[in-house]
Amino acid sequence: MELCKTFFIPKKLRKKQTLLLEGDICIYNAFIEKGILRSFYIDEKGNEHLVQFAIEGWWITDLSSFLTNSHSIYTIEALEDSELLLLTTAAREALMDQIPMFERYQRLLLQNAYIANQARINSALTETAEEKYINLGNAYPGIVKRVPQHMIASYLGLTPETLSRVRKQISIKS
Amino acid sequence: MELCKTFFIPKKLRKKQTLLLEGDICIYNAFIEKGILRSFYIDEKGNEHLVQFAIEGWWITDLSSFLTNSHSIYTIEALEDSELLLLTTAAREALMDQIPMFERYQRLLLQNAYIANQARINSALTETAEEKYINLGNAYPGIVKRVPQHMIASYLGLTPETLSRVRKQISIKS
DNA sequence: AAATTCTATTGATTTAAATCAATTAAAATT
DNA sequence: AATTTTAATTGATTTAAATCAATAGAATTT
Repeated sequence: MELCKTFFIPKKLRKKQTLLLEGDICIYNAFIEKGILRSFYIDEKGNEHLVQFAIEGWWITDLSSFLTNSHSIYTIEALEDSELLLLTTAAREALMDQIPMFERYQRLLLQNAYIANQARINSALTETAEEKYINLGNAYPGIVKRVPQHMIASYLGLTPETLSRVRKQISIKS
Repeated sequence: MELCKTFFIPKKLRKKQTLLLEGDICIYNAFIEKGILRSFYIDEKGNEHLVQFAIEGWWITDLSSFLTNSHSIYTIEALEDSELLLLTTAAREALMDQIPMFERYQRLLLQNAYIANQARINSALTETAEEKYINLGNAYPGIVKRVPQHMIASYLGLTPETLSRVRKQISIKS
C-alpha cells in the first residue's frame, strides 16, 4: 500500500476547476478520494453533453485521450471541492509492472465500466424519460441527490424542462 | 501462432443457429473467422433490442455473463453461415498466462470496445434518426450493407418504419 | 443586504419519431 | 413454380419530448 502510494500525485481541485480542458491531451487517470467530478463536451450547436459523473472511490479520465495521447474532446471539471490521486501513463505502466494485482484491478475496472456502458446504451435507446430518471436514481442515488438537476438531464439526454416535468409527474403519483 | 491455435475450439454455425441462449451462462468468447453474428434481448413488452453486431476479425460474447458466470440476458445468433474460434474462460486464462502478448491484446480490445461504446452512448443520446443512420453507415459500411434493415433500426433504437422514411429522405436529397 | 448569476418550474406550441394499419416486395420453403 | 413467411414501404394519426418564452426561486458574489 505504501509502495503503491508513491506512484500517485495528490491534487486538490476547487469547485469548477478543471483537471482537463477540451483540446488538451489527458495525461492523468484520476482516482477520487473526495468530491465529485464530471466530464462533458460541447457540440457544434453549442449544446453541452454530460458524459460521466465520478464520485469517491471512482476513477475519471478521458480514456481515449489518455491511452492514445490524442487531443481530448472532453473537459473534466470538479463539481465540488475535490481531492484526487493522479496517475500518469508512465506511473500506471510502472505500477502494473511492479504490482500484478494492480493490472488485474485495472482490468476489472475497465470490464465493469464496459458493462455499465452497455446498460447505459440500452437505457438511452429504449427507455422513456421517466424510466431513465427512476433507474438512474436507483442505480446511483448518491449522484442524483448531489448534482444540479440540469446536469442529470444532460447525462440522460433530456432537456431540463422535460426532467422537471418528469419529476413533477413522479411526485404526483406517489 | 501454432501454440495459440491449440487453445481454441473451432465451431461452425449455420444461419439462425445460436451460440448462446438467453438464460444460459456464456462460457465462450468467440472470435469470428467468417460470417456475421448479432447479440440481442427481448424486453418485458416483447420488443427485440439489438445489442451488437460482429463480423470477421471481431469478437463476440456476453461479457457480463462470461466474466462472472451469471445467466445471460442476451441471445447470440448467426446472421449468416459462420465460422468461429471459441475460447473458454479457462483457455482464456491459460492463454493470458502463457502468452503475455495475448493479455495485452485482450486489454486493447476491451479498451477499444469501451471507447466505441462511449461513442454509441453519445450518438444514442444526442443524434437524430438520420444522423444515427448516416454515421453508422460511415463507421461500419460493411455491416449496414450486410444485415436486414429492421435490425439496423433496432440497433439504432429506431422503428423499422422510421428507418425506412429516413432512407427515403436521404435518397431524395442526393 | 443588494445585486447578479445560476437553477428550476410552468405554460403554450412545435416537432421528431412511434404507433397503427394496409400494401407491396423479396426471400425462403414446400 | 407456388406458397408461405419475412421484410420494406407508405399513409394517417398519436404521442413523448423539444423548443420557445416567461417567471420564480436559490445560491453566489459584491
